[in-house]
This record gives sequence, C-alpha cells and structure tokens, in this order.
Amino acid sequence: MGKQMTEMLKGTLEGIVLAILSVRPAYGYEITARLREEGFSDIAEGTIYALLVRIEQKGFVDVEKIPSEKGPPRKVYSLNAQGQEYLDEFWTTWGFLAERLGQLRDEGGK
Amino acid sequence: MGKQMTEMLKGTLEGIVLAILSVRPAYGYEITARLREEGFSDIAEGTIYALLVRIEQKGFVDVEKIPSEKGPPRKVYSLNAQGQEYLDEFWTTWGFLAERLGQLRDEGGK
DNA sequence: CGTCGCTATTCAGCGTTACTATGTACTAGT
DNA sequence: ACTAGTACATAGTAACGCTGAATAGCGACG
Repeated sequence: MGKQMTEMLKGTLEGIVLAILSVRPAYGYEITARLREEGFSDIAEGTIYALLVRIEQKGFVDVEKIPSEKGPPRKVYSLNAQGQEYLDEFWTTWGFLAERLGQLRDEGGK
Repeated sequence: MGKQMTEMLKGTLEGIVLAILSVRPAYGYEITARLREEGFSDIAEGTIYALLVRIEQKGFVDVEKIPSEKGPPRKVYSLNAQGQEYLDEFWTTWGFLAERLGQLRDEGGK
C-alpha cells in the first residue's frame, strides 16, 4: 500500500483492531490474516503485535493463553469494559472526522 | 481535542488542507482560522505552517507573497496540478478506509 | 510615545505510531 | 533433515502533529 495509507492508519488502526475484538475475541496472527483478507494487504505482522502489546498495557483488553494445534500457544485478546469505552470514544472521534471530510469532499466538487 | 483526534489527524490533516486549497487559494493564518471555525478547535498554528512548508517542498502548491493591510505579508498557497493529483489519491485512500470502517462499525452493532 | 492586541510566519524539541527487518519456537509433511 | 505454515516478539527508523517560544508588521488607545 502507499505511504498515504500508512499515515492515515495512525490512530485508526488501533480502533480497527478494537472493533474487530468487539465482535469476538481473537489472537494476533488471526487478526493480521483477517485484515489482509479485507484489503489491508500490507499491514506488517510486527505492527499488529506491537499494537496488541500497547492496548494490553493500556488495559483495554483481557488476555488468555490458549494452546494451538499447530505452532506456539495463541494469545487470545478480548475487549473489556474499559476497551469498549475507549472504542465508543473512537467511533465518536471518527464520526466527527468522517463528517467533516465528507463535507469537504462535496465542496471540492469531486 | 483528545489524543485520539491528534493521532487520527496524522495523514488526514494534509488532505484536509489540500482540499481547502482546492476550493480556492489561501494563506496559513486563514486556513488555521477556518479549521477552528469548522470544529478542529485545537489544531496548533505551528502545525499548519509546518504542513504548508512540507507540501510546498513536495511541489503540491504554488506560493505567492502578497502584502497584507494589517501585519506582515501573507504567503498565499494555491493547489497546482501535481497537488490535485495527490488530492485525488488522497480521496481514493480515504474512501477505502471510510468504507472499511463503516462496515466494521455496522458489524459491531453500534 | 509606548504598549497592547491582532495579524502572520518560523523553529527546536518531543511523543506517538506504523514500518522494516529480523529472530524465536512449535508442528506437520516430504 | 528440510521446508512450509503457524504464532509471537523486538530493536531501530521515519513521519507527523503538538508544545512552546520567538520574531515581526501594523493599528488603536491612553
């Protein structure tokens, strides 16, 4: 993907991952794979793992280690109450920005 | 504004400013004021000026120095062809992201 | 005349974030 | 033994927006 997307993901990628976790718990490798399927083709694994460490330290998720049939044990993350609250704020912020941008786009006549 | 907005603006603020310039040329102080009116209450002046320097160096805008009735001369920026092209790319990138996020938001049932 | 307030631009230093590029470890198939 | 797929981790880098301050021109007011 381009540099534009890279910069645009700053601040939103965290919300995206939290939103994924709000649907149901998931582990890092799984999240990466799902993002790739959904078109975020160039999101590096390392990026997701680092992000997961961050949201864990912020206390937005609960973690459970579950053995895998193939490979090392999975760290399954689930959104907790604090994370849900932060996710709600995220949607509010995103909503504001999306509204402004939509308006600007119309003004530009595109 | 919050830290969320700060991070989310990374990568989008540049597009926002280019979109503003696509409507009509403007100078730094004016852009800052307009953004504040439109709800981006806490965007620092320094941020805008730094951004303007950046997009000038990238060759997205043409610059003209015009004396002001009150105060030092204004640097009026206008979007050129290369900037318009970049702006188009920006809208494409934004469109993709907004679509994904909209979908995620629906899945989350919010 | 001085200084206060508005206009207008610039810059050094900082924190946060995503990317690059690795490395580790476990299992299954050939 | 070797490879591929699964799964996690981390050190170093670059980009971006913010903080806080400095500089400077101009008008109005006491």
